[in-house]
Amino acid sequence: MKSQIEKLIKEALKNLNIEDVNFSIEHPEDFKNGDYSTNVAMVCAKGLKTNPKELAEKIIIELKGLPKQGFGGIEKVEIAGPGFINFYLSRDFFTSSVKDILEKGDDWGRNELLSGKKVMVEYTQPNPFKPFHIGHLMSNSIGESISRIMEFSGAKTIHANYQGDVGPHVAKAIYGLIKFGLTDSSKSVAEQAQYIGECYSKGSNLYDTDENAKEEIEVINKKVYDRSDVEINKIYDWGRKVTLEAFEEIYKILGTKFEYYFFESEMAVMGEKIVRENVGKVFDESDGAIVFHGEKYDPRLHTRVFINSKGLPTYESKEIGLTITKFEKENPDVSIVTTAIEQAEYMKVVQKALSIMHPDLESRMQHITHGMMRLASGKMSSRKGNVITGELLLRDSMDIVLEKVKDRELKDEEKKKISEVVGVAALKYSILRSSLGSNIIYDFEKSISFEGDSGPYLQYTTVRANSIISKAVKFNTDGKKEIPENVTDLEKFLYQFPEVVSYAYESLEPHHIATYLTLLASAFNTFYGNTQILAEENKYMAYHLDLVKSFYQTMKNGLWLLGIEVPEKM
RNA sequence: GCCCCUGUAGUUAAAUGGAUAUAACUGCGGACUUCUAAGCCGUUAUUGCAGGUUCGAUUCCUGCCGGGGGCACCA
Repeated sequence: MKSQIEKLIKEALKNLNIEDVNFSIEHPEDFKNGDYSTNVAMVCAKGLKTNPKELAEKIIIELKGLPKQGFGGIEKVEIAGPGFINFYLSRDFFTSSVKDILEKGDDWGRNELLSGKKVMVEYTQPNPFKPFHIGHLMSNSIGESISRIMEFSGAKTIHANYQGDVGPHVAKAIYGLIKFGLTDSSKSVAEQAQYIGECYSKGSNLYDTDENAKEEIEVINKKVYDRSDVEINKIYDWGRKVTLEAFEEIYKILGTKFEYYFFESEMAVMGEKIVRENVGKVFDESDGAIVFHGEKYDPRLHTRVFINSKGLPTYESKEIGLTITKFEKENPDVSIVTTAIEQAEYMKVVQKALSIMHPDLESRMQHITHGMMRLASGKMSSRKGNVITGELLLRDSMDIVLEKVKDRELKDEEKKKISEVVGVAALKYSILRSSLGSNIIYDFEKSISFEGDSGPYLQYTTVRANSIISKAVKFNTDGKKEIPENVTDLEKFLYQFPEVVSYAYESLEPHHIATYLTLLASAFNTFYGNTQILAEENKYMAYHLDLVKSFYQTMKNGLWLLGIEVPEKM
């Protein structure tokens, strides 16, 4: 409909001998101002030195004179405010859009913007031997949603995770494990992983405060790299396995599946090789290290070390190895990395170095950054041990849900499933409801909500709709097939879904989906509140049921884009 | 010091250069007791400050102020 209106306006402008201009067509916030609105008259009036309202009149006359294709769905056109032209859609348009939603089903809202393209999205990036904290939860929720939005836009998506299984953090954890003892292997994977995280934190503190510990940790670090010590290898292999298994349990609850797991230990070799081959061309030697002088290419960039003076590759080199590996293995059209903003400046430098070596990759690397989760008391740091782990947060969230359903007549198994699905939704929504730029000051009470503007609100509303649909089979809709004259706000939001999806893709901002679904759910609840759908006297029952079904479908598709599941009951 | 992000009701957020800045939470009040009350209805703004561009600025530009991040061998 939007493109039809656009086409009509362009034709009208042509007939009036007005040059093509950049005008917009949007949905007015208030439905009183129509379903679509354009600023074309105001934009043109400037150049023509005429009154925008008079120009709008002329455009409308021209629009009405044009061949009708497109005008089928438009009931009336009006001029309002400073010169907006507002389009009001007809009852028929909304009725047929409901039908359209039901026909498209799970494909409703899809677009072809990335048709035939392959996209790799890297996200989550927790490190073995360190806790999975809420920052990882944030990266996971955002990365998962972005990959689903791209998939819904026609792309083949590949999910990748990158995990730091070597480096000083590993040595610190192993030092802690040696000093404070290993944990009981009869405990759950999650408990063992938590213990390893605690040892990391203690080891890290000792590294900063105790010279002897520092020396020992550096020795361990070297041994981890060259695998020269049998005892350390044993602890390393066990710790790596346990922490990775614990991550896997979390991914399962979160609903994420990765096709690729990249590890720093594997990327270091190739990265180092590439860097060394390009010394003198791209990289320079400086104080015994190999560096890249970013500022030579862009004043906003800076110098970073790629191979340190001990000859070991830094994270920067590993990132080069990783990126090249991704393109060698899958050759994606776009390679996206999702991380917190603290990596933004660093990534620009690395991507610049890569672009010089591979100019063709420059436009295919994309870094999406999000704000950081912070505690009211300051920055979280797993080194300091003041982290909130992913498990803890998930468990707290699920416990709240369990408490809410405890008196329901449901099996324990069902209650557990609901608490998982709803608990995760509450968390994910709290992350995905706002734009990616700003930080989230974490406060469980304030951050995780189960009422109004929340994940559970969206789920609850969807479940309500589903409940009507399943009860409807007992009703006969013969003689109840009239179409109501009035159009509800619900219908006025429903048909907009595909536009919201493509906008979310273009801006790479999942919160547009979240905001839209909340508006939609609210419109449904209003409708639900003042309409008794399953009532013998409801002569609109058939249409109302289609409307409920199309709402359910839209919510299901939209929540999928956020990585949120819809429970059967709640 | 330089660079990047950010600043909106008491709080947490939304707003593709547009119309009366939109919600939720909290507080107070209300309806139904019939399809799930995690619901519905009602009730609060100097968009950090000062300029500029524009018919029109929360949005774009400049400067200042506050918060966060980055700036050589951590990741």
